[in-house]
Parts: sequence; structure tokens; C-alpha cells
Amino acid sequence: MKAQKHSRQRDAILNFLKTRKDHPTAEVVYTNVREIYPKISMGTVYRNLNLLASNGDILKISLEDDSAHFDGFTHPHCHFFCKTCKCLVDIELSRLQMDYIKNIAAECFDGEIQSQMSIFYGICKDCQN
Amino acid sequence: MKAQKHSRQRDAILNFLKTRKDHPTAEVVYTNVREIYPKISMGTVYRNLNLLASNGDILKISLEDDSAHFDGFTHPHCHFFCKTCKCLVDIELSRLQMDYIKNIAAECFDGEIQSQMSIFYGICKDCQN
DNA sequence: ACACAAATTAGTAGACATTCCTATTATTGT
DNA sequence: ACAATAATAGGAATGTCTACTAATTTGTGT
Repeated sequence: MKAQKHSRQRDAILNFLKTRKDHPTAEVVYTNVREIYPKISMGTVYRNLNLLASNGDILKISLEDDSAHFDGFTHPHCHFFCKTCKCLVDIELSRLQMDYIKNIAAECFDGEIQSQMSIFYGICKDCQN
Repeated sequence: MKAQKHSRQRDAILNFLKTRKDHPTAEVVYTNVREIYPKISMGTVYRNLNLLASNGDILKISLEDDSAHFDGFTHPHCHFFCKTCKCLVDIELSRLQMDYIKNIAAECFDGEIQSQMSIFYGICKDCQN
């Protein structure tokens, strides 16, 4: 792994994600960060999103449907995807609850579980009416 | 939704998935089913995989890295993805444990949770040595 | 068996998200 | 300030997946 240098673009991407409660796609990140760095390219956005994700600074969430979503909040939590409006929102469980889920899995599995990603599917409150 | 007719290709795809404990990609399904139906096209494979998934006959699993994986076993269970060898394997929890996880989430969320998909990440037994 | 309607297919073209490549620019240590 | 090297912009390329169409298969009624 090569030494990482600072980069204004990467900071801007991370800062943008920290301001959002939803979970933007790379495209959305691109159009928003472009207001600060109009010359930024998609390549830069993708490279940094992946870098940030593997650094553990952000979360990358893959869904069945479309492109990857990115989450600036890294404390352990779950997600809910509404089949109707396609929104992706957080389900905040306590640290205890998250650990409990991980422990259930760890008991049934030979190997080292480092992290987890739970996505629940259904109909959100707004779409039930 | 339009009436669904039978199709040998769809059967072959489903049968193939039922014989596999791993979680093949569409590409792998294609090359294998082609031994039975040499003229089958990728379009047919994708259309049927998505159809089977929305019928609930198979599971579609999206990971960060590469393309979607498909699982012929539909009883509720979890998955583990090894960061080293990139293998995707089942973690079989009891019905009770699966329900427990769902209930924890349901308590913290306003909306109807229909299904869940939990993926755990780490290093598998084989890669720990 | 046969005919009809509808669904499904093979094959191809195309859309889309994402990665790769390269000359130039920004960042860091000395 | 200078050299070394990581990061960038821009565009080209890749790969996964979907859309389209004419031809085939399937289900149903006769």
C-alpha cells in the first residue's frame, strides 16, 4: 500500500457525505462536489469514494437495483430499502444490538467476522398510505 | 403483472442453482446452462434470474466488489464474504435467530419490514492460516 | 391435432456504472 | 525552493446488464 497524500478533492467528498443523512450515489456526489471543484472528474470521485471506503471513513452500500450508495456515518448501524419509493434510510440500533447480531453469526461460523451489513426490505412509512 | 408461462431455460437455470452451494454470478450460470442449451443467450439468463428472484424462487445478492450473485436456497439465512479469497458462503441461523434480528430492526423502525439480507465480512477459516 | 394468443427466446445493439490510462498538477519531505 | 511521488482531469475503454425485434415456444380452447 502506497503512502497517501492529502487532497482537497477527497476532503470535499468526505465533507459532503458528512452533511447528508441520505446515502448518495457517486453521481450525486459528483454533481454536488462540482460546485466547489468545477473541474473534478468522475474518475476522481470514484477513486476517492473507494479509497475512503477502504480506509473505513465511509460506507459503501450495494443494492440489487442501481448503483452503489455511500454513507458518511460509519458507526455501526443497519439500513432499510423501500421497495416502493426506492429510498435508503438508516435503522439505528444500539451498539449492544449490533453486537448481538454479530455474535449470533459468529457462533454459527468458523472464521473471523470483522464487520456486518444488514439491509432490510419492505415498505416505508410514507409509502404505506 | 402478466401471466407466466413455463420455459425449459428457466427450469434449467433454477435447477442449476439448486445444485450449487456457492453463489454463482450470471456469467457462471450462463456458461453452465449452455451445456444443456447451447444457444441460450445472456439476455435470457438475466431476465430469468431477475424473474426467479422476484418470484422468490432464488435470492439475488449484491456485493461491493463485482457482479450480482444468485442463491438457490431461499430459506432465511445470512452470508459471509471473505475479504481475502472473495468467497461467498452461507451462515445458517435458526429461524428463531433470523426472526430475532428482524424484530430488533422492526422495533427501531416505522414501516413494514418484509425481508432482510445480512452480509458479514472478514477472513474465512481457510484464509486465516 | 390444430389454431390462436401470449409469453419467451436468441441475437444484437445499446445504456449505464465504473475503471483504466496518461500527461499535467498538487502535495510532501528535505 | 527542489525533487520525488501521489493525485488529478479528461477521455477512452471495460464490463455488466437491459432493451429491442423477429422467430419460436407454450398454454388453452376447439
